[in-house]
Amino acid sequence: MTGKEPPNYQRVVDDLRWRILSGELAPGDKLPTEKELQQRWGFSTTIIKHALTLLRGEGLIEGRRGSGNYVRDRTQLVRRAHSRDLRKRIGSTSLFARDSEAVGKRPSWESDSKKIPAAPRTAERLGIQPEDEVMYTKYRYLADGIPIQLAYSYEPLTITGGTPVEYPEQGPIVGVIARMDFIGVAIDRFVEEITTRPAMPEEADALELDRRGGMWVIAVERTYFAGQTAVETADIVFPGDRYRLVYEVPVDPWSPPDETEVS
Amino acid sequence: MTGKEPPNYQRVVDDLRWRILSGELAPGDKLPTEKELQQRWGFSTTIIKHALTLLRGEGLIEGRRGSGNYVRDRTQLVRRAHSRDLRKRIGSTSLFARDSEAVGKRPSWESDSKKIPAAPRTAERLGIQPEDEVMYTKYRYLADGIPIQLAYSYEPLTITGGTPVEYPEQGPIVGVIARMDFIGVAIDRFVEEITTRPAMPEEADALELDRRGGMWVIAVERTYFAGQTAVETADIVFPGDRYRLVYEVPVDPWSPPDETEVS
DNA sequence: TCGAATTTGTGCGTATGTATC
DNA sequence: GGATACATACGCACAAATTCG
Repeated sequence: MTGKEPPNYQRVVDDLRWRILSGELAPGDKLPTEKELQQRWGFSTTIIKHALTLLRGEGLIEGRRGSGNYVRDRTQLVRRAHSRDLRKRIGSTSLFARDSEAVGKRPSWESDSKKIPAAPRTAERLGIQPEDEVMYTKYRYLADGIPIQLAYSYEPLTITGGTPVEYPEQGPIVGVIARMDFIGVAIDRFVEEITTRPAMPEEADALELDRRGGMWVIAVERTYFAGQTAVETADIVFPGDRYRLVYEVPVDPWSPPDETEVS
Repeated sequence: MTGKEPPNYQRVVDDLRWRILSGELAPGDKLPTEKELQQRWGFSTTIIKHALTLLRGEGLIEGRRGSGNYVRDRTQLVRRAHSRDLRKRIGSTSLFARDSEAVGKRPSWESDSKKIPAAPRTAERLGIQPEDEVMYTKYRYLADGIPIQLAYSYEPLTITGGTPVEYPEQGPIVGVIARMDFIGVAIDRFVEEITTRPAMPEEADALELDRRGGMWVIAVERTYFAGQTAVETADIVFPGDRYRLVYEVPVDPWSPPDETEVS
């Protein structure tokens, strides 16, 4: 007894997926038209359309009405979050810019700052009281003009308020670490919390993702600390399959036995 | 001029998504039947079924044939990758076990080791020659009996071959760092490279995910280093929306200006 | 235990809208 | 403008699993 055979639409999905992943169908290539697929497999429009819907959901193809279905470009940007050299960039380019250029993309970004009262969840992350004022900055990053990253940053005004670096994008210095250094706040670590989920409608719009397929994003919650004090927290959103996040973490030389392990 | 209004199936998706995320429909709750949704909205079976397919793809609901559609449990496990105290757990529990217990889940796992020649990509990650022998270990982790993590580990036999820790799961010591310590190899850092993608069919089976919805996974490539030498590399796969990965990275005190920043 | 009703899963055919070529 | 191709939408039929009397 072999297991039950898969439904027909699944067979179409598996066949096309394999042809795409194997490279037989390269990014930019046009798939056979729906009519051709119907004839080749002998299935109804329903089956073929359903299969193509699923492939869109997997991010492997995109449909262009009036034209055809095409294999999507799945080139990935790499984002590196190291401890090494993290402070070396005062007055220099951002990580986003460097990583974009590393893959031959032209980086650019938009930003907008304003003062708002902290939402409960934000206050919790920053260790402040709800309604305490924070500097809220909204970023959208683009590579070759294509939106590729969103970020929403929150900084307690108890730290930066009234200083030259109060507005992240208006002062003489770029980057959280450098700006905090400038006002005598020494950042010594950051924590990033990562998960993946379907894009919310607004995110799909901002990242110009296909709203139909339910594309997934990587969501990062980052918090910078100076000692026990949180000095900035941000929500960062990436198109899931267009990014690789790299972390390099040192392992301490030795200390008395207890418990912990990366499994 | 307001923008064009969304298609009908999208309106159904947006409505149900909102009701689920707001908590009006809680995990385990049964959605209205397809027939009820048809009558409530006045749409055809096609629209309602398509909308429910998309919600399945977003991981928000699961369909049970003969029964109904139900709101999925989206409780997340948290996996912490610190530098601090990483070596303190000699002879103790794994991170997976600790994190499982932290959310009240009973941890267990299966593993299987054998010696194989390194594939080109594996060899590259380990800095060895293709076809050099490596110890290959396949893990499946479960929380309360539910598969929740897969891992495929590779260790060069030039390092562990012939030692008491050659077979990861048979020696007296558990955990890569402790085992390497035991044979005098001092791990001083690890690198993790993260991305997200649809589950491959085999992964969906091993993790018991719904094959129909195209569920997404988080894929991590981890490599442990002792100095410049890679001593282990592993591919780790998590059900995407069931996990949060946490990284704490120290920031060096100071060094001469150059370039780098976490954007 | 059995059968009938219910509910989702798979599948067929068709029609119309809209963008592209 | 006409032909082509995908997007949205309607209605129907049957299979398969569950539920319940």
